[in-house]
Amino acid sequence: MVELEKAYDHSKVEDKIYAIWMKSGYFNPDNLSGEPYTIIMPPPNANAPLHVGHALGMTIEDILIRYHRMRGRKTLWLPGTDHAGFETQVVFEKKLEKEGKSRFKMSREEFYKACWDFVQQNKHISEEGIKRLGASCDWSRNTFTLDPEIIKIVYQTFKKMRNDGLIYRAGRICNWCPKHQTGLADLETKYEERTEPFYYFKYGPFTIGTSRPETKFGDKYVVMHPKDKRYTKYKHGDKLNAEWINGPITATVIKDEAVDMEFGTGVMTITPAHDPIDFKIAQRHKLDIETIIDKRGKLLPIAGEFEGMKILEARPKIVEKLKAKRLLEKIEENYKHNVQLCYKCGSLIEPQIVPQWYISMTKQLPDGRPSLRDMALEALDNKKVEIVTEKFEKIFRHWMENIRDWPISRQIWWGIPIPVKYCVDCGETIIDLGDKIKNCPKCKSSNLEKDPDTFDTWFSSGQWPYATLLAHAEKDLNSFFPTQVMETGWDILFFWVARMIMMSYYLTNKPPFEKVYLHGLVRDKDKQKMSKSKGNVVDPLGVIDTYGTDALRFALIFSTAAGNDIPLAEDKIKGMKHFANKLWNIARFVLANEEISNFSAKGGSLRKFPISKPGAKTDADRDILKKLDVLVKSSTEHLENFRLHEAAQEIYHFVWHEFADVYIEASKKQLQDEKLKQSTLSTLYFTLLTVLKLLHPFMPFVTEEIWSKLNQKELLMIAKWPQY
RNA sequence: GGACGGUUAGCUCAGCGGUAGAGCGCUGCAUUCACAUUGCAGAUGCCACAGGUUCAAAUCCUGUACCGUCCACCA
Repeated sequence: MVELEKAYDHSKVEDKIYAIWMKSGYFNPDNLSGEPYTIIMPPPNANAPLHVGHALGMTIEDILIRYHRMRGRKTLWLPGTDHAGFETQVVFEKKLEKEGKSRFKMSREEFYKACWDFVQQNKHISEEGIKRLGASCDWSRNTFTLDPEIIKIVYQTFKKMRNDGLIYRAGRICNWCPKHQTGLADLETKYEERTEPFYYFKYGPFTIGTSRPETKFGDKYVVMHPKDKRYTKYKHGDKLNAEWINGPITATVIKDEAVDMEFGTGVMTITPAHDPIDFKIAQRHKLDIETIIDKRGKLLPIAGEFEGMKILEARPKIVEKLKAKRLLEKIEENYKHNVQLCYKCGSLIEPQIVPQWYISMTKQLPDGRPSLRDMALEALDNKKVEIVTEKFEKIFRHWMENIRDWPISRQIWWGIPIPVKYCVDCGETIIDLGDKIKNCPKCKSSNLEKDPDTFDTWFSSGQWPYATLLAHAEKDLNSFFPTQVMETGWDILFFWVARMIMMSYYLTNKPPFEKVYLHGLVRDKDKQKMSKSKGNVVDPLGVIDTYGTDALRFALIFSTAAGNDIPLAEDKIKGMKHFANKLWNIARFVLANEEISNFSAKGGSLRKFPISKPGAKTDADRDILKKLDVLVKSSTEHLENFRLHEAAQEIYHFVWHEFADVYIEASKKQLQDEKLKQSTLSTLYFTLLTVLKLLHPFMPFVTEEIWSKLNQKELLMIAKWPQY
C-alpha cells in the first residue's frame, strides 16, 4: 500500500524534489529534444536578496518553461545575475557609510575588490532563492554580467558601434547628481513638484524672472522671442549695459523662439552651463558658456563673495544683495514648478557640462540599415516583436518615437570600464579593448590617460540575450536565438526591453525575442509600493517557509491579469496553501483504493488503470470526463495566449468544485457497486493524473510529489502534456 | 501640457457581447467513513454615472466624474 501523510507538508518535500530535478538533468536543454523554446531570465541585481517581484517574474517564466517542456520543446531558461553598476554602487556605498567608511577614502582598486566580494555573497544568496522558487532553469549556463566572456562581447560591441559612427563622445549638458558624482540618463531622474519663490529682477531695461538666482552671476545674454512686440526696439546682437549682482556688465540681446512670450515677462537671461534649454540656445547662437557651479553643487569664483557656498545656502543671500541694490522688483511666493531629482537619492539634479559617451538613436547605419530607433519601431510594425501585454505597446512606441541619444558613460567605479585611452599630447582617442596599448598610434607618445568612466549597466544588459548565449557557445546562439519570450516588469520597459531590441537588431539583424510579457509590480496589501524605507517589503523566502512555494506561486498568478499591479495579501497565499492540501487529499483518497494503491506500489497492469482515457459508465463519469476535456482544451489555450491567471482559475475551480466536490462524492457510492467499480477507479485515476499535469507548471512541487507516489516511471516535469 | 489605465460582493481582484465570478471575510448545518488546512447550504452586486450601437452590453462607442500611472517639462 502507498500511504500518504494526513496533510501535505511542503517543508519535507520541496528541497528533496528540487534535488531530484537537478539530478535528472532536464533543466538543461542538451538533455531534451524537440524544437527549442528559450527564455532568458532577467538577471536579478546582485546587490540585494530576492523580493516578491522576482518571485512573480520567476513564477511566470517557470510556468511557461515547464508548460513548453511538457509540450515536448527543448526548453532553455538561462539564469544570470546583473552587476547593476549604479544601483549596486549606491547600495554598497551606503553599507560602507554604516561601517564608517567611504569610497572617497579608498583607492579605486580597493573599492572594486570590496564591492566584488559583497556582490559575490549576494549573488549566491539570490541564486539559492531562485532555486527555492522552484525555477527549472539551466544552472550550467548561469551567467554574470561581469564574466570575462560577457565583457569581451560588450567591448566588441562598443568598438563596432564606434567604428560605425554610432557612438560618440560629447561635452554637452547632462543630468548631474551632486551626491553620487555621476551623470545620469533622463530615465534615471524623476520630477517632483515644489513650491518656491519666483523672483523678478531688474536687468538693464528689462525685468527677468527666475527661481534660481544663484545661477545668474555670469548672465550676459538677454533672450526674447523675435516676434514679441513689446521688445521690437531691441535687435538681435544689441549690446547694452546693466548693473548686476557683482557690478556692471555688458549684456547682449539674443532673439530666440525658445522663449515663451506668455511666461513671466517674456524676457530671460540664460545660464547655458547649468540649464539644458539655455545650453541649446547658447549652442544655436554660439554663445560663451561659463561654469558657475562646481560638481559638488558649490559656487565657483565667478560668484565673488559667494564663492564656495552651497547653492541653496547662497540663494537667499543673493536675493538680499540684489534687493539692497534695488534690483529686486517683486517675489511671487507660491510659484509651483517641477524640480528634477536623482531617482536613487532624491538629490536635486544640477545640470553640468561633463563629457559623456553617447549612442545615437537616430543615425542611419553605415551599411544602409535604418537607425537603432527605427529598426526597433519596424520590429513592432512587422510583429517581429510583440508586446503581449497590449496596453504597453502604445506607451512603448510613444517613448521610442521621442527617444534621445543614450548616454552610456557613468562616473562611477563599479562596472565595466570604458575601454578607451586618450593621448595627452595629441588628444587622440584610442580604443583599447585589452588594456594593451602603451603608445599613441598617431603621435607615438606614451603619455596616455585611461577614460575614468564605466558603462551604464544597461549597455551591457542591453546585449544580454545575445551575449549570454554567445558567451556559453556559438552553437547556443545558433540554436536558441532569437528567444521566444522576454518576461519582465513594466518598470524596465524603456531601460531594458527597448535597448535589447535595438542592440539585437544592430548586432544580429534579428529580434532578441518574439514576445514581450510584462508583469505588474507587486505591492503590499494597501497597494503601496514595497520599499525598504517603508518597511513593507515582503520576503518571499519567509512566505515560502510558512505556506510553501506552490502556494506563493499560485497566489501570485491567480486572478491577476498580465501587466496589472498585484496587492499581495497573505490571505490569498493561505488560501492557496489550502488548495495544495486539497489536492494532496484528493490523491490520498484515490490512493486509498486498494487496487490503485497496489498498482502504484508495485507497478501493475497499465490496462487495468489506463493512462489513456477511460470509458464512462455513469452520468457522473461522463460529466467529469467531459469537463476535464474542456478544461484541458481551455487551459492549454490560455497558456498559449499568456492568460496564466485564467488557466489557474479554471484548473482551481475544476479540481475543487468539480472533481472533489462532485465526482469524488459520487464515486464513493459507485465504488460500492462491483459493476461500476472498475470504471470509477479508472476515471479517478485518469482525472488525477491529468490534473497533476495541468497543475504542474503552476505548483510544481506538490504535483511532482504526488506523481511520484503514483509510481510513474518518468518525472512529471517531462510528462507529456494532456491531449484533447 | 500630452498619453494610458482603473471604477464589479464587506476587503483584494478576475471576467470584457449572451442567465453576475474567485480568494479572504460573514451566516447556518454537518463531522470517527480523502481533507477542520474540511464538507454542504446560504446571504451579500441598479458591474461609477449619462447617453448611444445591438435581438442582447459589466463587456463595444461617446461623454462626465473621481482615482491611479507613465511621458514631457517654461526661465
